[in-house]
Amino acid sequence: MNRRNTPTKEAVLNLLLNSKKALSQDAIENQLDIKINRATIYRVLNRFCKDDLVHRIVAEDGKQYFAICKKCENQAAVLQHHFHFRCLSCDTIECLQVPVTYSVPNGYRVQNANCVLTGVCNDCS
Amino acid sequence: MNRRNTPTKEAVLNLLLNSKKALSQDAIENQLDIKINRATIYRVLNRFCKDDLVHRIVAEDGKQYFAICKKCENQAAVLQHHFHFRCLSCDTIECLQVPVTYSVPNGYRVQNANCVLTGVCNDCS
DNA sequence: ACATTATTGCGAATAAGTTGCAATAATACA
DNA sequence: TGTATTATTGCAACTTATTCGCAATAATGT
Repeated sequence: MNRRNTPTKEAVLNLLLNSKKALSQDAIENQLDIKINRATIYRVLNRFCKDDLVHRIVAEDGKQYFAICKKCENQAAVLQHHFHFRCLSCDTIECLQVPVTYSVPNGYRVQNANCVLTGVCNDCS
Repeated sequence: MNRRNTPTKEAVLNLLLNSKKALSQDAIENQLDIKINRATIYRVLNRFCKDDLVHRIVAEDGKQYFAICKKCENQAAVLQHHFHFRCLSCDTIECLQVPVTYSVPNGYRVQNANCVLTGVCNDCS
């Protein structure tokens, strides 16, 4: 299952790298200058997630958003769970540099955390 | 827009009251002894949410789950944001009595928080 | 240059949730 | 108790997000 370099992969990755926000499939499709098939975009994104290049956020709208958390300098910070903020006004999702802290009852094992705050961001208020 | 009492409404509400977990539409449909239409269940649930009887959680699977947070004694606690735990093994979601604490950058207004931890619960591990 | 196989595009399928509309039934009020 | 009002329901169709099968294409190693 070796990965290959393709224009599609490059394009999606660059878009995510340059974007300050988490993007959905259709946002990615719209912002790309080259036409890439819907299913392909999903497959590329799912591969990125599997390879830990990108993390997936599921928002209250039930949609998936994908982000490379650039701001986090080191790898540990990337993998650490953090809050996400979804602005209802500009309909974007961004990674906040706010770690998610919690405790769970005895015997519970946490594998992942999906935390999204919803409201209005600074730009829109 | 006055609310009316109907068998459907009673049945769904009782199910949620007796359940210790958050339920999805199809879980509710399966657990009900009377047959209720899919769309109707959604409409009942959406009404409950609007009336603040029930809160809606969107899990990583993109699906909506609905819960009455019985454990919380007082109303304030019900309305307060708390973590939810989704067990991958028994495919349930439950409200944890763990409040969500966070801070947001200046100028950000938070209206809602949707926080779901995923893993394996005590019963399943 | 060639074989291997990862990747892509297309179309169809799946699944969750919503909506329009006509029929039904809960409530208020005479 | 009877009737009008309108909230609620069931059905079918629709929308939207995501996945999947399959055949065609193209990256990579030798």
